Amino acid sequence: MKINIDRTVYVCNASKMSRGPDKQFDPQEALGKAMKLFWAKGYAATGLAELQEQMGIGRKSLYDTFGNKRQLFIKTLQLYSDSVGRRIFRELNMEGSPLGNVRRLMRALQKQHSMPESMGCLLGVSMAQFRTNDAEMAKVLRHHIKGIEEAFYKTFKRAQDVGELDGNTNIRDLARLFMGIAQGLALIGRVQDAPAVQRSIVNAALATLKTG
Amino acid sequence: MKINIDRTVYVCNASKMSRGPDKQFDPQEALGKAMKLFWAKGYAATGLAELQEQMGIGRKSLYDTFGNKRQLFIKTLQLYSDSVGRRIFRELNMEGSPLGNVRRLMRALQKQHSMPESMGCLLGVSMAQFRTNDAEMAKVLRHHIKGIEEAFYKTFKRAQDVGELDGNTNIRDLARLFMGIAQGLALIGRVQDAPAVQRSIVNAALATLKTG
DNA sequence: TTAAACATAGACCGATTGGTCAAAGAAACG
DNA sequence: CGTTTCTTTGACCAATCGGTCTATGTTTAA
Repeated sequence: MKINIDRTVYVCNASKMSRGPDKQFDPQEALGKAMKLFWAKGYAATGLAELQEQMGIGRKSLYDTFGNKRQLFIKTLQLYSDSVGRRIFRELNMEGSPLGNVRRLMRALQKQHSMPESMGCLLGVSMAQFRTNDAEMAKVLRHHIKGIEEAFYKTFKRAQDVGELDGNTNIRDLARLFMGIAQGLALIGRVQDAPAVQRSIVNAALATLKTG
Repeated sequence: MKINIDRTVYVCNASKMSRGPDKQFDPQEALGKAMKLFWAKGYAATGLAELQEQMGIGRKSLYDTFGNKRQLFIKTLQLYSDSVGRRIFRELNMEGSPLGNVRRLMRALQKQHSMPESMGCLLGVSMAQFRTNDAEMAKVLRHHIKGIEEAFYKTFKRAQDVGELDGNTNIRDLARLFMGIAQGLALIGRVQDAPAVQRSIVNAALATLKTG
C-alpha cells in the first residue's frame, strides 16, 4: 500500500530495504488521527501531548516520522486536500447531467455541514488561522481553493456544451462563486447546527443555475 | 463618552463616583487593540504578553478591567459584531434603490477583502476556532450571522415591495445565501491577495439579483 | 553471535502559557 | 493631614508548550 503525501512515499509493510524493526504504527492512519484533531481544535490549540495520545505513538516517533508540529500539520492539510479534491472531482464527473452533478454535490455538502458534529472544512478552518504573511501555508490553501474552482469550472463548461447553461454565462465567475459558497457553508456549519440556514444557502445557490 | 459593551457601561473621564485615581488608559481603545490582535492571529495563538504589549496596559489592569482572556475575547467579538452590524445596517438602509444598496455593499466588501493585509471577518475567523460544543461562543457567533441575514432579508423585502425583485423570489433563502457568500468572501480574502477571485464571486453573486 | 540500523518509551529541557498576588503610588475624601 | 479607595507595576506561580535526547529494546544482515 502506497500513499503519496507531500512527495514522501510511505511504504507500509512492504519489503524492507533497511535493517531494524518495522514501525509499530501505520503513518497514514496516525496522520488521519492528527488531521481530525487539528480539524476540530485548530493548529495553535492542539498540543503535542494530545496529538501523541490520539495518534497512539510516542513523541520521538512523531518527530522522526513527521518532522515537527508544523510539518505534521501541513501533511494533514495535504492529506485532506487530496481526499476532498478527489471526492469533489468524482462527484462532479459522474455520468449524466453536469448541472445534476453540481446539484447532488451541493445537497451532499448541505447535509454534511448540517450535522451537529460538523467541523466544516479543514482548509477553510486553516485559512482563518493563517494569512498571506505565512507564505508556505497560504500557498497550500490557495492551491486547494483553486482546485475546487477548477472542478466547478470544468463542470459548468460541460454544462454549457450540452446546453444546460446559457452560452453567455460567465462560468469563471460562477465557478468561483460556488467555491466561495462551499467555503461559507462549511464555516457556518461549525456553529449552526439547525439545518435551515444551510438548506437556504444551497437552495438559493442552486436557483442561480436555472437556465435564463 | 459612553460605550455600551457587554452590558458594562464604561464611563471614560466622566464625573467620578468613587475615590482613587482614574484609569490611565481608555478601556475601549485597549479593547480595540486586543480585537485587532485576536483578529490577526486567532484566539489560541494570541498570548497575554502580546496583548499587554499591544494594549499598553499591565496585566493586573487587564484582568481587573476585562476579567480574563476568554472574557476579553468575547468582549472584542461583541465590539466587532456591533461595529460591523451597524455598518451593514447603514449601508443597506441608505436612500434609493434597495438592490443598489446591496450592490454597493457587496462591492465594498469585495474591495475590502482584496486588500493584501485583509484579515477577513473576526466572527468568521472565530467560527473556525470554536464550534457548537462551546455553547457561549456559538451563541455569540450565531447571533451575529443571524443579524447579517436579517439585514439582507429586510433589504430584499423592500426590493420586492418596490418591484426590483420578483415577487415569488424566496428572499429568506436569498438573504442567507448572501450572508454565506459574505463569509466565504471574507475567509478567502485572508489567503488570496490577488483580487480576481473576490471580484468574480461578487460579480456572480450580483448577477443573481437580475430580475427574472 | 555480533554489530549495525532501526524504533520505542519516557525523562528532560528552557521557554512560555494563563493567571495571581503583594507592594507601592496616586487621587479624592474626611 | 491621614485615610480610604482605586490603579499600576512587576514579581511570581504551577502548568504546559514545542522540542531534544538518552537509554532500551528489537530486528535484520553479516
